[in-house]
Amino acid sequence: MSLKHAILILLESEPGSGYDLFKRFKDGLGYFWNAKHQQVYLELKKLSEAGWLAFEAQTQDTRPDKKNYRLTPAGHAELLRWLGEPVQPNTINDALLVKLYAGAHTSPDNLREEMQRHIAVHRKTLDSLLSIERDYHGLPAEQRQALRMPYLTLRRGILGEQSWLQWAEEVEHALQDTTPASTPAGK
Amino acid sequence: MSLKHAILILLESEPGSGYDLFKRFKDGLGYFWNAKHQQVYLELKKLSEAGWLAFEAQTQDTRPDKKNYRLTPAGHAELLRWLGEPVQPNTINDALLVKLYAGAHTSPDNLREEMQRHIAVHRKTLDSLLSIERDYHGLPAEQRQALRMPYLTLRRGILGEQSWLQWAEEVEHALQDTTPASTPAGK
DNA sequence: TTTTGTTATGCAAGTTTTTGCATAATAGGC
DNA sequence: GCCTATTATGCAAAAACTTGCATAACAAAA
Repeated sequence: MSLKHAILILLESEPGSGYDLFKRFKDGLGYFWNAKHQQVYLELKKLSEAGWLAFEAQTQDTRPDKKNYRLTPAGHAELLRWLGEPVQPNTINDALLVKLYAGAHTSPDNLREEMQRHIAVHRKTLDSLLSIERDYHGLPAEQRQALRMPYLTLRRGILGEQSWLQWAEEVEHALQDTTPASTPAGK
Repeated sequence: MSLKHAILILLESEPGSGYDLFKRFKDGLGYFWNAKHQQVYLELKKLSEAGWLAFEAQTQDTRPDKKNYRLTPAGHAELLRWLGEPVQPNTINDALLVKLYAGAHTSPDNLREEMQRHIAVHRKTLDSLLSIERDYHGLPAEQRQALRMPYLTLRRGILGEQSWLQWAEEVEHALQDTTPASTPAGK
């Protein structure tokens, strides 16, 4: 959908290769936009053909050659155009919730294990976001000002993960209640 | 991805037509799984061909004819199999955050308007989820027990929307700070 | 020294999802 | 009497995304 525009934005702030962009998706923007490397390369090709990007092949000695992409004026114009039109609200397709919805058809143990797996992932994500936030607060005011907007998206990630983990606790309590006699003696 | 399984689950709890399912996606499950009617019909066709669903054509006088789908034993088995295997964590692709990330390239007014649109949608969703929750709490204990698992997914929706709106307030404060001289005199 | 990881790019095939179009009957509001 | 909404289904084309495969060089760890 707007992988196109996510790429335009990333290249606007700093030119780079497909591999660069892919890493930026994995690290920085991964919590609000995901893309496989194949798709990034394909999209770069399409955007070049559309005239929104230009690239220079860059031969390297110790590393494989790469293509350095940057925005063309047309690409910049397209970015501004896109920023001016409304984006439609996000739709959620969450398989975990589908599974939980049908939870009555499987065992509480199975659900607990599933939740544990997801909790581990979300905790790790939250930790990494909080660490990025700490770094941000350590920056000089000038740089913080320049990163104000990306910081707001970081906040979305942090609040979102915290809320998710809070919910996970509710779920754990609810799943414990299903098997009250599972622990032998008890506190 | 698991539209297949979302459909199996919906039909497990109650058989119905494609149109029924589409409405259930829009109303009940809409906050964690979205599907267009075309995709639902297509998927029902595929699931029938795979032997997981069976249907009876049902002629109606006042309304167009419809097909009533229900799970086959093979469909039930597939559902149980799917419930036993881990689902992978959800990935987020959120165009609003992409836009906000690039917010420095557009006007605060534009961003504020965009946020207002999204806030209205999220508030409406939250209201409707809270109303469903009130209904749930009004049910007799027996029915609440039967709906325990779907209720957990409802909680996810509620906590998620509340967290989103909380974040939106942070964003509004941050956007106000960009144009401190925009209001003429004072408070 | 073999294996694993990182850098770097991409094609091909398949699946999933969206968008556009099409039909058809009835009910209700203006 | 006309317009709009609701019920009900679906095809076709395109766009978006995933999965599998392929290559290639170097660096570091086992």
